[in-house]
Amino acid sequence: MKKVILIDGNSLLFRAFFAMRPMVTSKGIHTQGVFAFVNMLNKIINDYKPDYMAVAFDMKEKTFRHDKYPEYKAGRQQTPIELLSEIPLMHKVLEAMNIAVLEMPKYEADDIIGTLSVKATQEGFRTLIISGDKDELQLVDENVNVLINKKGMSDFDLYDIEAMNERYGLTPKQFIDLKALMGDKSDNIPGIAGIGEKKGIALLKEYGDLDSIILHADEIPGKMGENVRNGIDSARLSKWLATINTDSPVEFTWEDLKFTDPDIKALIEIYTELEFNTFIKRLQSEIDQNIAVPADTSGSFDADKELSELTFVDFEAFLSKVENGSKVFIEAATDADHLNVPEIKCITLYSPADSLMCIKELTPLDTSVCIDNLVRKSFCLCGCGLKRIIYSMLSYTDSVPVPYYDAQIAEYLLDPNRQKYALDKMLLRYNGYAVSDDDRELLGSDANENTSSFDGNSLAKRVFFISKVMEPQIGSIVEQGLDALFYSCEMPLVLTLASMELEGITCDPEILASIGNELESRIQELESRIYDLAGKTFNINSPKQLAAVLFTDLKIPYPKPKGKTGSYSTAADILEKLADDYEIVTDVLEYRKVAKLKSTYIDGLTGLIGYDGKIRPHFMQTVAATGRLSCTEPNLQNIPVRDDYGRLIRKSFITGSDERTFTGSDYSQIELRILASLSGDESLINDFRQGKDIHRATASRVFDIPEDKVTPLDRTKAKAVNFGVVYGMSGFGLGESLHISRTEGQKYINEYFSKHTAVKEYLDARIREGETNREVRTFFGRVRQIPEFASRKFMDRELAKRLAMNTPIQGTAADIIKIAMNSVSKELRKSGLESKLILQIHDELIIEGPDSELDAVRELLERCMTGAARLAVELTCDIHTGKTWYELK
DNA sequence: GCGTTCACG
DNA sequence: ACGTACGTGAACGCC
Repeated sequence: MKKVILIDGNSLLFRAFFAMRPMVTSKGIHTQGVFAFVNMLNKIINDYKPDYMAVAFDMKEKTFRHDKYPEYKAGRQQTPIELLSEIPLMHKVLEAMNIAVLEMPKYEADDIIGTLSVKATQEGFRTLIISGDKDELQLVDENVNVLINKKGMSDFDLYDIEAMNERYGLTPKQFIDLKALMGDKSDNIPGIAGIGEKKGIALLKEYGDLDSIILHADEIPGKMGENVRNGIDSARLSKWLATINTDSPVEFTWEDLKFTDPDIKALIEIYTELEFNTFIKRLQSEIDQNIAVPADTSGSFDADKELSELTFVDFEAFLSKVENGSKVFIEAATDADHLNVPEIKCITLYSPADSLMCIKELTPLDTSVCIDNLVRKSFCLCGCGLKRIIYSMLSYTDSVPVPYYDAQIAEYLLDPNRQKYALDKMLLRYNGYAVSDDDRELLGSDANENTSSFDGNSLAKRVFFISKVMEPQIGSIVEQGLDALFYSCEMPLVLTLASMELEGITCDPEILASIGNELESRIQELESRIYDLAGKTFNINSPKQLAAVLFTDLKIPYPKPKGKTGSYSTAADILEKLADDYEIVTDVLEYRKVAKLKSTYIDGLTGLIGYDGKIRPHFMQTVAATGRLSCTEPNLQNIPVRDDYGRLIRKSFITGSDERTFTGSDYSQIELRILASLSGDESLINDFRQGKDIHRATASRVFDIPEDKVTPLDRTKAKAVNFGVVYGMSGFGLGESLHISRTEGQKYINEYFSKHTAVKEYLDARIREGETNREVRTFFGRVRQIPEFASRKFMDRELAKRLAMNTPIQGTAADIIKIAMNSVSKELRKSGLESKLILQIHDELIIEGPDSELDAVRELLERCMTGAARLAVELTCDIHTGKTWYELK
């Protein structure tokens, strides 16, 4: 649905002017209103991405309201001349931004906005009105929302029908009547004497609208009734004055209002005049970013022409004409959903070197033969989202061609913060090629899942475009020093992950069900207890309803000052403070735990058991900005373990037969070992080299007590501090996690850094690196951009610092375990073992295989994991075996 | 679709 | 003056 933004220019400029401290240029031009307005505009445009946009202004002339009521807006305080002088400047800026400015003699900005909002609704658009005052609230309906800025320009309240009902208990139409009753001092609308907001709302709630109040004026008792009866005429006039005209003769076309890119030259010119250097800088960096995209479209190409000139050949001809070991671009129509046996319906191959394209429709019978031929030719596969294709191939045959280049993964390495890695964006960035609307669906989606609906020609188009991206993109990979990581770690990982996914893990639905039944009866018990204690039934899963019961109905004192949203949190850490004193809170906490286990783990997992009793999660390689993997459908990286009861879920994950066993191995303190190594901190390095319990040793140093005198509490505190170091802790954060004051937390931090100066220096260096380069890197060179360093907001910059401290550590750990996974997977294959890597949980690998291979697997796993990197501190791991996942502890 | 809550490392 | 420790995914309520 198209989105329209309509802005009340005068009221917003007014707000902006007074929200800011005075700003004057060297030539004496006052600019703070324009400055704050532009700031807000940028934010709004960024957040809402409008299709159409206009700013309406009042004119100086008297309006049609003055004609009937000359006192309209009389007695207003004079607008400061400095503010008035900013209006033409604002017009100029808007013009340069290519944003439509609307004004109309005799009418106010409100009327223009009202009229446009009605027309927008007729077109089927959604409208957002932005204003500095509440006058426009009467325009709210299902398709029209109003945003009103509060003090400071950056804060807004969004009003829709519900919000108005919540705030005032009124409909938008009743809002007009409210003004008719209470008047408006600033507009000199009289209203009814003696009736303000409270009484006005009360009357409207009782009678519905102004007409009805007037009709029943005689029934209203007391002084108020008298006031109403005396004020009828005034109320009618006030209503007329307060009603925004939604049918004013404003001339415009939607074409005029289309939101487009600014006129950069004009904008820089006016910003220069206004001395808005920060805006100029930002504009320039935006331009730079867009121009990193080759500006000359000579690198661009005529896709239709080139495609039509390709030679389309059959599979046999393709095999015979393309040399062994060539780079071959591949796409495939697959239905790999991980619940069923995947089927490859069509494969397209493209060899740019030979200008040969091959579309091969596959029957189940010849698929294996086809794959075998690709392997025989030793083709290096190039594509975008190869994991899905490799996974499907592996379901036909053990031996698959080698993934060599994947555009999606290359793009992720170059810019790991993105939400989506689609071809259209890459084509624009590397080839200056804008995809046509017809190709948007084919090229604009994140090619991860089910592609079974794509026909051969669509697939052909995709491989063609992928081939166009490869060269310039690999250029960037090399330029960024990411080629080693790409070719030696991430690309081999594609096969490793595909093989893990296909192997999957057996999950016994009967074990799940029996735990589920137990949980279900406990849920019932807790539910009725909670309803009894509350004195009513409600949805315990609704934080809103729960908060109402606890803090409003039962009047339990809220243990924490309410946040700025003004709403009560019912999060566990809040409720835990109350659990000792209120039985119901204890029950709610248990209910939450049990309900979570049931819905997420019992029900969730049951539904994802495949045709053969196995669960096959998807390991996502391009999601986490630090370089970690993520896991979905289901997420087997967050199966309960900390809680003894929740841990029982792991009993349902079993090996494929009685003669098979799981082997699990987890790195011991990998992040702290990385921190010790990268910072070179001698005390930490020595602790690890001496095989000490790192939290105990830290406690001993930080609290200055002998190691054998460290109490469990001391150790817990030191452990929290160690976590904190890795996260880029604050006094507040540490305090929160240890339930101590933030000053107390800060004391620990100071003490820690005074004893670990190398760590302090290392972390400070990461912050400086981030500030200078706007990016940080892991030990293996993986990069993460941190744009938050450039933010004007304090909070964002603080976040940027924490990211700069944490990412190199978390990311290096991610690099290391990926390297280990590849070597584990490769060595298992090479040594002819049947055992397979099946899971990765960030610092832990799990293998399943025949009992007979246990010794070999243990040796191999330990060797590959500890040998994945050579750091100042060696890596160690703990290995466990068991017949269920539960036993791997 | 977004926020809240809670499961994991 | 403000809001706070890093990285994820799933379920649910609510719009």
